[in-house]
Amino acid sequence: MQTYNETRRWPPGSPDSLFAQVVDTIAIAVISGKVGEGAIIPNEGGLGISVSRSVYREALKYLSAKGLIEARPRSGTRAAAASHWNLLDPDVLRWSLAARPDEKFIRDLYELRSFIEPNAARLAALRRTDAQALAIRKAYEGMAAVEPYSEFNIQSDVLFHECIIDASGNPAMRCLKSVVTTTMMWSMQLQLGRTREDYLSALSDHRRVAEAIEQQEAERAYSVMSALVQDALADTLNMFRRRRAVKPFKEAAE
Amino acid sequence: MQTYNETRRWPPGSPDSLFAQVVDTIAIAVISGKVGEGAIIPNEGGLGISVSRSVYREALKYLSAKGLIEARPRSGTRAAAASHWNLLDPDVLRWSLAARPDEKFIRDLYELRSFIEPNAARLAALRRTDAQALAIRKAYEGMAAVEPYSEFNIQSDVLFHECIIDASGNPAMRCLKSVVTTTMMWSMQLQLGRTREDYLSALSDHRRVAEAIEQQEAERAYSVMSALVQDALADTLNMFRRRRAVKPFKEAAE
DNA sequence: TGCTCAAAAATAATCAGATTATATGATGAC
DNA sequence: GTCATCATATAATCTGATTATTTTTGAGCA
Repeated sequence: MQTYNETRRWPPGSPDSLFAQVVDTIAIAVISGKVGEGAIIPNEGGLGISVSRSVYREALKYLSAKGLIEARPRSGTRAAAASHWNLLDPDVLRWSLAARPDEKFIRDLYELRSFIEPNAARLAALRRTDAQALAIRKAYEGMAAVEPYSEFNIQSDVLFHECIIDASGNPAMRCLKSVVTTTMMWSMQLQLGRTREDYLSALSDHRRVAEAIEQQEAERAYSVMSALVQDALADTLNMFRRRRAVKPFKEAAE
Repeated sequence: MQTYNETRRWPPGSPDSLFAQVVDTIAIAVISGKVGEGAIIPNEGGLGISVSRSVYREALKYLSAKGLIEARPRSGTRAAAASHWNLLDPDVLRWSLAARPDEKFIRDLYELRSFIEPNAARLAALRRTDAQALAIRKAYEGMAAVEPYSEFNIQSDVLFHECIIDASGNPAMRCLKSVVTTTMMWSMQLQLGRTREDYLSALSDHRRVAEAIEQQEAERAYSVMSALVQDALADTLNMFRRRRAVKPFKEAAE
């Protein structure tokens, strides 16, 4: 299963508790559209797993906290409208990409990143501490030192972007790290076939962003990061289309 | 109590169910810092209200979904680090402003708005439907037609900003509406003393944004909205400082 | 015929008492 | 001193019941 470093943080250590299973099952059912807006969530036992009411109710509360469902007496617990979903929540993001990884959604997330990350880079250049600049440089060097798309390379890439957002000094912005992380993880699954030239170009962009932040050149950090995100989107869409062309049965399996 | 139009959407209609009380109590305790990071959430009955374990556990699950707490066997359920809080969640936003409305946080939220809303306005100008343009215009006319800072005026103002984000055509961005709405509601509580000139200037900005979107002038929509958010922040910070100067006992009460 | 109000029913909310699973800290062996 | 084993505290899970709320339904009245 996808090795999300931090994302999957279920109540106890057990990543597959009954609670987690119920939450995942209902969440996917709602987000995939199998349980349409306003449709009643089947009562206990309605879905495959049979669990106690406690677990089931706690799962529903967990999901209502993320805006996926709404409970009303006499009427039942129903799937909420998509506009109520908290798409920026790490869990919802994960479920969304698992349930329906359509191109429009990927594009929307990258669009959001293109508004956030360049600004984060600019603020990081203005406000960074020396320790934060060092962390960004270390992350860059980490991804440059190893084979492209190796596990450590990807981890370092994600860390690079996270460090920049942290260095922006805006805690509210940190909550958008999940958007960056999730889209990156998802893109990485596709970009394994990217040309070496594209990779080296992207790597160079990373270096230039790190340098701009180090030297506190705010506008350069902004523009290079802007280009970096744009390129990442373009690459991902290319890979998305190529994959669709190569594996059309992926849709047919649905 | 604050009349959040949509925000407070507790499970059933009852806005003060036992569940809601427990959730609010613990959330405020965690966010205000009364229960510091890593501190154990008092077991059932530990806090004022005494409820059944079911309600208590469901409340904990609800809070864990928003990143405020983390449960670990043998160790207990503890308050999570602030970096884990999902600050963009409407509930967390509400609790944050209720627990510690410090200037830095307000500034951070406005900073985020300054990255989002101008871009949303630009996209709205590019992608809007006629119906969406009309909705934006109607919202503007609504706020222009009535007394400044009357209830309908404020509602229309909020609606204006929400419509623009909707018209951006990016569902992921819609989740940031809560940031806009919450900061606006909070600012409104302070800006009742703003000068008429400032208000008319802001109103004029709203009109220009609406016109730019109507006429599909993307860059003008961007720049005017940018100025609008900047002015709103400046006004809010002014009022914030003035209020602190006038009512220093507000801090002393803490 | 149309409206108002009250009773009923369905469902969520709440309660109380258990057992099981898990991770942590202590104990002991090597 | 390091490792494995066990005890224990706590969360996770289960069960069966009562209470509260809201929608529906229908009865009564104009």
